Amino acid sequence: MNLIEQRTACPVTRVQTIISGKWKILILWHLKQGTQRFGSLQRLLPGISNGILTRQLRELEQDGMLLRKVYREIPIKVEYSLTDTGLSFLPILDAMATWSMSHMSESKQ
Amino acid sequence: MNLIEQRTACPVTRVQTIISGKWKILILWHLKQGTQRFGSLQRLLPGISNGILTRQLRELEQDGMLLRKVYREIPIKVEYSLTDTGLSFLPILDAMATWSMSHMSESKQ
DNA sequence: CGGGATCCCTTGAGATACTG
DNA sequence: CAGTATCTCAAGGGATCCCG
Repeated sequence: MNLIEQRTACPVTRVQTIISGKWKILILWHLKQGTQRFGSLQRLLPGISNGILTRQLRELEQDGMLLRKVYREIPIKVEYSLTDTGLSFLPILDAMATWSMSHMSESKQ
Repeated sequence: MNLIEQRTACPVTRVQTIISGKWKILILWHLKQGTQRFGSLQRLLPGISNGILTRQLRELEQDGMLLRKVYREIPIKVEYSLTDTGLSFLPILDAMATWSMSHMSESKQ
């Protein structure tokens, strides 16, 4: 039991692991509006390739943040939506956005 | 004006840029307790090398999250503390920790 | 349409040795 | 004590092609 937790000992580190990935936060942000299809997500993310988008979605799914629903039609349709866990993370995203806009004056260079 | 913002168009992306880095969130988390010296931070972070710690601290400083104060003594002493911007980010860290602990049941494998 | 597979290439982490 | 400089290495991003 204590061996399992050693990888993710610190709660805050666990979050960092989940959202680490160039597009993940942005993906969650866009799913805030509701269900999105693969193609629509790709259109919302400027310049992401399908391979990368697939990987980030899979990882978010494995971390329990979103749900993948496949419609076996021709052509195929796949919808992504937030799970309850993902939904409960939204306030944090909102807080991030609010915080960020209050500190736009800072610059990295 | 609009050209400047294009790099960090989305507020949430800006946050992602700032906290991207294996140790950054953890560093902020430990500075929550108050001022820390370089060595004490290194001791708080299990297995980080001095080179990495230096780089993450420098980036956080450039992003306006923390303050670096040098005491020109022998031997030298350097103290790190959160800026107002960094302090205002703490509630988000707390929210992350709380959220994380409410969803410990999810696993990545 | 929504991927999977593959390859390349950049980024960043980590180790080690050295310095004011 | 708190770095700097340099190197190596693994991970992750990105492009392209192909497929059910």
